[in-house]
Amino acid sequence: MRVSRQKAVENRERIIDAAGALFREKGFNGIGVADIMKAADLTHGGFYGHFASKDDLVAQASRRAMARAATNWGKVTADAPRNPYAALLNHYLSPRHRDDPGQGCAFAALSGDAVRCGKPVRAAFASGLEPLIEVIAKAIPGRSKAMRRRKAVAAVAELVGALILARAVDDAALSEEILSAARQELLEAAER
Amino acid sequence: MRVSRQKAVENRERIIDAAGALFREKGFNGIGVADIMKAADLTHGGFYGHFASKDDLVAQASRRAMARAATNWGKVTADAPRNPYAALLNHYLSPRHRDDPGQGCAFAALSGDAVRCGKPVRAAFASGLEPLIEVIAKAIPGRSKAMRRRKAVAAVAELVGALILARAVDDAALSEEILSAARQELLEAAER
DNA sequence: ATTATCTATAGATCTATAGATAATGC
DNA sequence: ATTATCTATAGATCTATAGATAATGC
Repeated sequence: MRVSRQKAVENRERIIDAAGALFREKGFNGIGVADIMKAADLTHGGFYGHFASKDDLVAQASRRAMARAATNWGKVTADAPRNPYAALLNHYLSPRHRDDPGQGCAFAALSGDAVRCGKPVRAAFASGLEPLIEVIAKAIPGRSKAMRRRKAVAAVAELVGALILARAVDDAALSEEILSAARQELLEAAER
Repeated sequence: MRVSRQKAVENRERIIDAAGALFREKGFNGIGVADIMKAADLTHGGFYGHFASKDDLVAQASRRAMARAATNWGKVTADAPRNPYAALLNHYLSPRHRDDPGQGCAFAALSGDAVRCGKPVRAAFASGLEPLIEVIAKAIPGRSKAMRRRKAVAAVAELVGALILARAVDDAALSEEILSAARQELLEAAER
């Protein structure tokens, strides 16, 4: 049952989106090609018509998920012109975000896996990180451009680290403490 | 070729240590029982005499690697009584640490994997994190105990996040920038 | 005729177990 | 006799491919 050229493009997009969510939930090694294709309502053999390899899909799905994160950060800061940075911190370090990795930040969900990937995937992670740094550098107060950049880089590291640790620990009180400590410290550092 | 009771205990220790390094390098799903046993100079069938399952080993190897991290942090701060916090930052956020995950911090190497593990492993991660927070809380300046605790929790998140991101990106300049931005911001926040 | 998808499977892994082997420790 | 380890393998996965199928688009 062959489909039209346009439908095939749509199928390809659906595979990338399904993979984006499943990779974030289960990790690059935690989900197989067959299950990704099933989530996209296709059979597993059709996969290799769309992608050269699973690694190829890993890179493409990561790129898309990271681009979505940047768009999302831009929206959150634009929606709060009075205090864009505080809005971003509250959004990112929320229990809601912590509890929904499949739709959340690609860096918090996949950086640990990316470390063990080859050059193409890790190059995608470097490219994907820059826009996030730039969104914060624009939203954060600071005397010079260099200072805002430095604060932004450190802030991204703290945001991602706090979310990863808050997810890793099986202790509701400690998990909440990690989120709120990072929130408060980042706000104070910005006002410095 | 059976070995003595004492030798068997030594073998068990060697499995846990080999697993600790290999898990940190390749992730919980990136290395199999057979290869871990080979690294410990044993055959793979003998594994289940020592451990109930691979998950059992994951929990035990994680616990040991986390305890080593706490001991290590304690040593680094004790060796620099004049500026223990700065010593810890320089040690943790060094290129040397970034480039050797197998012997480095278990949280930076494995928290991303721990998120997808069951209760026992995630409970181990919560227990393992507390000592690191306490080492920093002792080393960091701060008016009240509560403030030092809050700063310490946020600092651990930033340390772990910065190391994970510095490892994930395939861009030497960006990787170095992440380490030094986190180093500088954490030092300034401590002096606040 | 081309091509997107499907069915079926090869070949490589991985966890876990069963049964054999041989040295320890009663 | 007990038990730590080894050999061998069952059973389940996983990536990737080969060949068949059927609808599109020239």
